[in-house]
Amino acid sequence: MDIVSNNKAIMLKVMDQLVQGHELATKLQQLLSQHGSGRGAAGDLVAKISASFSDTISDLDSFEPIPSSLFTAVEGSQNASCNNDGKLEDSVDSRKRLGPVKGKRGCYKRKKRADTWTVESTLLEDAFSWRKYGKKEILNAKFPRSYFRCTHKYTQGCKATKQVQKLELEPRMFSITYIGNHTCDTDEVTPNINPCVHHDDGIMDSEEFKCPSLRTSMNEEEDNHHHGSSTESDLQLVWQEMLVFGEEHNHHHHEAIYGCGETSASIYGLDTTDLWSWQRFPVQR
DNA sequence: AATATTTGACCAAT
DNA sequence: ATTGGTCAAATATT
Repeated sequence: MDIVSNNKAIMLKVMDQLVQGHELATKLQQLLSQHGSGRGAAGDLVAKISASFSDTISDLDSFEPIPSSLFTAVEGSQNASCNNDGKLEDSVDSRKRLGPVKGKRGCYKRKKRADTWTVESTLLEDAFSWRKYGKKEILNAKFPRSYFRCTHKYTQGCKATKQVQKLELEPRMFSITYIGNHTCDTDEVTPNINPCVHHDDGIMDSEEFKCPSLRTSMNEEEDNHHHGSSTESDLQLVWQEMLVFGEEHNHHHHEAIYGCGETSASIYGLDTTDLWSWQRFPVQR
């Protein structure tokens, strides 16, 4: 018991230090981008450092001794065949064959612990390619919530997902909750295969949404982005947003551990975007 | 053809 | 029983 609590304390401390490191890296990232050097080699490095912290935090976070129970919970999702009677067919094609019968449709294990954080942004796209897999009306919410998973979930086993929901107070913005970190192999700038996510009307109104008031002064180039002009020399990568508020990052999950103060109010009115938020124009095609 | 989205059904957690 | 998250067939898009 003594050892247990001691280990726990160490764990907390380590986690605390990691989070601190992550915050510092994030701040450095901000600084760099403010000085226009966010895209150079230095920016690259900081991004990697930040990601490294993030991954480590995530790993540590999902670590638990698990005394007796089998560790089926987090990983399996769709692979874990959920035949209670142990029938256990091929997990691969078991998903194909369940006709109109009472099948095991929708069988899955819910993720318990994962690196989770929420940002609010007018931007729906980021560096990753997502595949929408669900949409749900949420109780007492005006707008539905949409569910996305990483496109490479099955090819690379990437477990990252995100949920997107329009804010009631500020319908031009979206609350975007990221669950889990990407483990897929996306080259840092993904040359040409970076499918833009098509968001349905349920999320995005048809009108072009730009929200000047909510964009902070962080991004200089952002303001003169010429939409649609897309000359052939134009790079698709137009701007990079990277300001993550350390206090906000991982807020949800870690607050339980550290009891960080309730700071959620602080995100209102702030333009928080996710760490990998790279806006890309839907040029040609 | 492959690949993405829509949408109701299904399941876990509450 | 209700709610939210996921699956997968049907459908749409490329």
